[in-house]
Amino acid sequence: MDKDIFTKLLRERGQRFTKERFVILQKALSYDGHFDPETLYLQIRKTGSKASRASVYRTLSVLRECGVIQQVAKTEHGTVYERTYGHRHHDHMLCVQCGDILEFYSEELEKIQENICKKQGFQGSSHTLEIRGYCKKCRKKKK
Amino acid sequence: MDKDIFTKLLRERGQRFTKERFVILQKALSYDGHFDPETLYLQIRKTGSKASRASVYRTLSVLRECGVIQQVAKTEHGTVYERTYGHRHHDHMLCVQCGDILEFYSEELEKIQENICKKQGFQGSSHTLEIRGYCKKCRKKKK
DNA sequence: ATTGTAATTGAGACTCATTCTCAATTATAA
DNA sequence: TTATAATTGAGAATGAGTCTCAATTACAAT
Ligand SMILES: [Mn+2]
Ligand SMILES: [Mn+2]
Ligand SMILES: [Zn+2]
Ligand SMILES: [Zn+2]
Repeated sequence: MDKDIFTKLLRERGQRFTKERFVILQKALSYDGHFDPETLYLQIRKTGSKASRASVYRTLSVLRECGVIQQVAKTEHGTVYERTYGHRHHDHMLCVQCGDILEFYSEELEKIQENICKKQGFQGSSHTLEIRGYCKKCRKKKK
Repeated sequence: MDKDIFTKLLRERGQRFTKERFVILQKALSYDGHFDPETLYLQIRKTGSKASRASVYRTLSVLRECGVIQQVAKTEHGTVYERTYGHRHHDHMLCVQCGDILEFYSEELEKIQENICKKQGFQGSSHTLEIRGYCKKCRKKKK
């Protein structure tokens, strides 16, 4: 996503383009998988660019409201995000022990949801399925 | 759920029956809908019984591990629980137009989720499925 | 019933993600 | 260039949840 599109997005919200916001946008879109605000913040610092923690949190909220990224989960270790654009749909398993997040996709699951919607006259446009429990590693540790 | 069943549950975990734990159990089961730890804590205090915040958090964890209650969501205002015991599990459809929430249940959907977990070696203990879209009424209005 | 002891409790200190404050800075339109 | 409203950042504040540890209590063994 380039500067102009981003500027336009902000304009529509009555907000200004700033280098801090742009740096945060670029970093957020650089992740193929999941990321959290603190990691993003530290990586921005490491690369010499600068943006405060406050700006990171503020900008991630903006990006979420614009649909550029989405919240994947709120774990005991913080909020996890992922980019929305260019990412095919999938659902999540969340380990309540270590906070690990696994992704999965099931065509069957999607189809059944469509049928359920049809039956109830509901026009579904998106969904979130989060399965919570213990991942393989943490199951072993428990024993 | 009565004292004896609860005592047995705790026994199996090598834990003792205490009045604090029982008070917390009873309060947790008294909610038909959602509740959060702080509310539960304050209501226990108000009714003259006593149990500390620490015990509330500790006991809610125990109850969740026993499957008596489950985490519904982690929100910006904290963790939301609902009773499982004596309540049938269900999922939700949320109308983004009017905010209406429809409940549904699909045995098929549950089974498939179990299979997916098994395949990945994940021990699922609960899940949240929220389908967002337009309800029957709002679909008509749109036309 | 008494006793030994390991489990439990509670007050409050602590953690840590996130939000808030506000003076200094900056983007933007006039 | 200037006026000014938006934005920023350092650090303080908030708040949910966890941890500590001395005092208490459940309960099994006697
Ligand atoms: Mn994902
Ligand atoms: Mn439910
Ligand atoms: Zn795990
Ligand atoms: Zn509706």
